[in-house]
Amino acid sequence: MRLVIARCSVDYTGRLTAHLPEATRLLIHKADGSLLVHSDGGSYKPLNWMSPPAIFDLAELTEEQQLAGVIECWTVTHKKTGDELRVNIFEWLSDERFELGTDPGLEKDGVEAHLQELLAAQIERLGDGHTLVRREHMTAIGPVDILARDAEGAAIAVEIKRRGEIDGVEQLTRYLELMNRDPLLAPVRGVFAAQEIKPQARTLAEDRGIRCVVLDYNDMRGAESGELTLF
Amino acid sequence: MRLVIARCSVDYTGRLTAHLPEATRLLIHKADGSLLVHSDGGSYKPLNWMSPPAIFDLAELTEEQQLAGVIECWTVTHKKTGDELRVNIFEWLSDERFELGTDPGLEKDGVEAHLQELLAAQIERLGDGHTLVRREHMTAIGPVDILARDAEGAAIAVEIKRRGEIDGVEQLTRYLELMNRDPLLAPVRGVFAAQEIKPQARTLAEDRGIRCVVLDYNDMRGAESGELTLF
DNA sequence: GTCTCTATCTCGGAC
DNA sequence: GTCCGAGGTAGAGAC
Repeated sequence: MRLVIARCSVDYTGRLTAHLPEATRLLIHKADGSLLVHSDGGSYKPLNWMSPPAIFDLAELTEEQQLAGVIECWTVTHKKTGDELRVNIFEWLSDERFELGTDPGLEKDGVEAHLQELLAAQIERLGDGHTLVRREHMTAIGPVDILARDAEGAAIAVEIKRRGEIDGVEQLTRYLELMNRDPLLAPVRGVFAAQEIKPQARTLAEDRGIRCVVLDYNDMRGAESGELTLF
Repeated sequence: MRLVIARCSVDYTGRLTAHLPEATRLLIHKADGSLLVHSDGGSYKPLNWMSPPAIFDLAELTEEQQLAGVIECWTVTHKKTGDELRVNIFEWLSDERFELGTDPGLEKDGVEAHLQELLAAQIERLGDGHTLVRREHMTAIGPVDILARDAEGAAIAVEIKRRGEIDGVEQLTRYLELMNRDPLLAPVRGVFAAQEIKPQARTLAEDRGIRCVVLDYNDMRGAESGELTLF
């Protein structure tokens, strides 16, 4: 990894064209050829960048560049798409290299998958007498998060989200449409379950006869550990 | 901006919990309090991070941490959500500070807006005799990209995307449903226009009687400059 | 402020 | 490989 602090301007041509005027920035050149251009603010997204795999090269300086005060010009080209990042360096403030080695990577824990797991184990949260048929029930257009049956044995398709928005209702609607064509399954009712359901999503869901269930993640986790201590 | 290269482990607790085992990494601490943890690979997304506004603090080392070899412990806490990033430092390799100043920011050019502009100017690409009514035609649930009329004067609602996926078809479907309730406009037909249309999106669109049109961006730009040189 | 949609999205998983 | 869905999405624009 090479870390450079320099006064520079940057131009990107690829899916779009973009330009960064001359200013002092951090340039991170990674081992895989990628380049990040960061300012001292904003969030984790760089001002501009080139994704790997990319090739780094020094360009010949044109007379025009030299007159403008450019002392070095980098081109970073994406190996597949040909997208190009061009960095004009006007002044060096720092230039260092470090060997970092490969990273063991991030270990994540608990998101939508965990909600699905918890709800499958506590399916009665959908209503008394409900039973789990299976998680990830496969249909022609993809897996339904949970297939269950109510106290009367009628099929229930459950779509689980962390945040319930319109997209999720549309997704469940497509599943329901398909599943209701299956005579072995029909009639299938829909349940939209999420930690939080946006009003617009709730309106759309209820308009389509889909029941909305708000899941309390902490409560469900508590119930889980409670179950564990009971047995 | 403070740049640190250090052997460290990182823990995040917030919307999810995540852990980075001990390894050598780049830590970027920005002026707004945000922190980025980068490895020497991957794309622009850090392994882990804290968004601004955040507060940086040094934590007291527990006996356990000291025994494990931790020589410094950072806590970076989000001011609003309370999300926390905790960095355990095991070894310093570099630690430097730089003054970068504020950045003039990125100037972008040409994406979906440009496609819309071009199609509005070349509306006959939808078919002979087509005429533009207006761009960004307002409906109760949002603006339709383009409203046009065909050779017979029937209304056409156009949804434009760079990449046509299922979401876009759903969006257009909602607009069509609404517009077709307007007796002054109905019947309204839909056109889904994109530089590239995914097979699943095409299938869904055609199933709903929505016509798909693939736009050739370069060709349209060429036509535009051609028009400019003609007059 | 809220909501909505885009993104040079990135990332992971399934097929 | 391609396609699809999730994201601590972030960021911009409209209302």
